[in-house]
Amino acid sequence: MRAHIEELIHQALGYLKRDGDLPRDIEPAFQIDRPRDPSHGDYACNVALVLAKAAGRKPREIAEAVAARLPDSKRIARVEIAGPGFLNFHASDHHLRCVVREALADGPAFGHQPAGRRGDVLAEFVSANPTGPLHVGHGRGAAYGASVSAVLEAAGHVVKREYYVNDYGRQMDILAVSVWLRYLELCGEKPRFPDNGYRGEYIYDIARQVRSRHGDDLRFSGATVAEGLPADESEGGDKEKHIDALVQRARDLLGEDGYEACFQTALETMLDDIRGDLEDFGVVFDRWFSERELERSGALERAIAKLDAGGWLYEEQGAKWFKSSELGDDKDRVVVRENGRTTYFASDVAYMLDKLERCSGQLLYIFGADHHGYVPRLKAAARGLGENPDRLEFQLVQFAVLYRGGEKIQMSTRSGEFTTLRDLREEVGSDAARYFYVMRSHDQHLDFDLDLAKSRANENPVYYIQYAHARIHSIFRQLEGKGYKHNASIGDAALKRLTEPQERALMQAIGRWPEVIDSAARRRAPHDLAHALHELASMFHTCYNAVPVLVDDEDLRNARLNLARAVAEVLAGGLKLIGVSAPEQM
RNA sequence: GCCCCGGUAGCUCAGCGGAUAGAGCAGCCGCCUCCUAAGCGGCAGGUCGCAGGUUCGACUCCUGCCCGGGGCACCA
Repeated sequence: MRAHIEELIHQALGYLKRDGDLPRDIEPAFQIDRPRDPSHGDYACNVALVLAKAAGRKPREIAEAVAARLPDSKRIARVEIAGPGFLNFHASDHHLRCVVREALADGPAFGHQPAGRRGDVLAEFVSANPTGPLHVGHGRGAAYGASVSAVLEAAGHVVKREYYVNDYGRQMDILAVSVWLRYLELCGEKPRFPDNGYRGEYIYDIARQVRSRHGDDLRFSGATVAEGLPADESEGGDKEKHIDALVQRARDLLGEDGYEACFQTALETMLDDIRGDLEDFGVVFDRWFSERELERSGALERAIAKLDAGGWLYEEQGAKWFKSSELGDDKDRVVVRENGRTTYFASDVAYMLDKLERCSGQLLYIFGADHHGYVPRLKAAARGLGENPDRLEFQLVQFAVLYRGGEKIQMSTRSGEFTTLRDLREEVGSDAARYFYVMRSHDQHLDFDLDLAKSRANENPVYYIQYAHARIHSIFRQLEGKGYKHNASIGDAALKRLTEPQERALMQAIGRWPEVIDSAARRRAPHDLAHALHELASMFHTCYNAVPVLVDDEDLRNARLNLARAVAEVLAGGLKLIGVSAPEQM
């Protein structure tokens, strides 16, 4: 509809230019808005206001000239000039009926664009280190990433979703050692646990697995493990030096196979846990991309070589540095450390190169807000690889803070006292969690009210929307009980009978839906969907209370059933995009 | 100090440069012999942090300041 109006205006402008009523060389960047006030029509255009200066005429005068030359359209009932010179378009009843027909015909795909109409997008999100279960912060990234991917797809993009698995770095070694030490405890040893180790209860679970597979084969005395290690932080030393030495000690004592046993068990257990957790959350990936694989496949080396070939690397103090400061970053970054190991940043560059080669369109990075410092260095890396940095897009997801009983729930990863995503899902349910995570703009801090999310009352927006959907299905169940059958063609022929203001409001809201999807995709803003769905649900509840559907008049009844069905399609389709179920009964 | 996000109703937040700034919750008043009251209707509630600037027009864009949250590493 919006495109249709745009076309009408362009035609009118063409006539005016041809007749010399407007300068020929102007191409006004006008907008077509949805006015808030219904008396301002369904669409409003500011073309006259934009044109006023260039044309040297009053806005209202131009508005009248444009209005006079607008071609007739079956979808437009009338055009008015209002305020300082807005053109207000009122959609015709014919248009409203078309909208209902389209929603019924397209079902859950109503408002979607054909796949491939817009460019490819490779979205990377969550990508949490597999060193522990996902916590509620990851949950927001997961919910946002999944929802924004779905809405991009609906808007015609071809989207690939990836999870980057950091299975190569130092943190994984620390995890492996933490598991080993807990394993030793299970064997009856009393090794000292490092300040920097992972302390969560889940480490014992993994250690038990190691023990059941390997018995006492990996057992060493606590004294042997600790012998000659540099002091830990709480002993007055450096926790980093301590843990690195401890990792080395583990490798020496266990040998490659023994160490791998701890490492692999930890990695696989954590990945299975994360994968299952996300699946239960309705978040699925096309690919789990392993950092280790970058090393094995030579991609890491190739990326470094490419930066080098571009003249962007230099050596200093035994390390290889990337001249990112010359490419927009605050400072240079190390890619190969003095000890010969590559940095995480090097892996990031290699992964980026791989993605750029696999995807012709945008690379969408969805990061936690704490990673905002990555943006300039990754853009610098893209430049260093000879790629256009505009192909990288970053969306930063701000933190979520949980509240229970009005109290903030404190979290600390180190101590292992954090709320996991799984805990959250079990407490409030996946639907509420998905909805609450995306109901606010992702670049806003989120206060997540657990009590509200759990509430099964009208104050909970999730249930409010789901209830609207369930109510519609309830009507159809009642229909049969009354001995009626829904006849969609009778309803279609009788759509003219839908004249109640609440019915018209519903039709208008359905008509807006394709624009909501389009705008939400452009703005990377799935919260727009949450708002639009809430609004549609509200309109339905209003209509439901004011206008009975199951009336004796067959034409009217079927027309109302068609409308109700159309509303249900939009609700179900929209909820699906944000990963919330649309129950038929509650 | 530098960087990121924010400051809109009592609370949590919408608001793509446009018309009289919206919603939910909380508060108050009403509505179930009627398709689910997990609902609906109504009332009340605002110096859009402050000061400049750009614009025909600023909650929206720019600058400065104030206040809150977060981030700074040869950690990940």
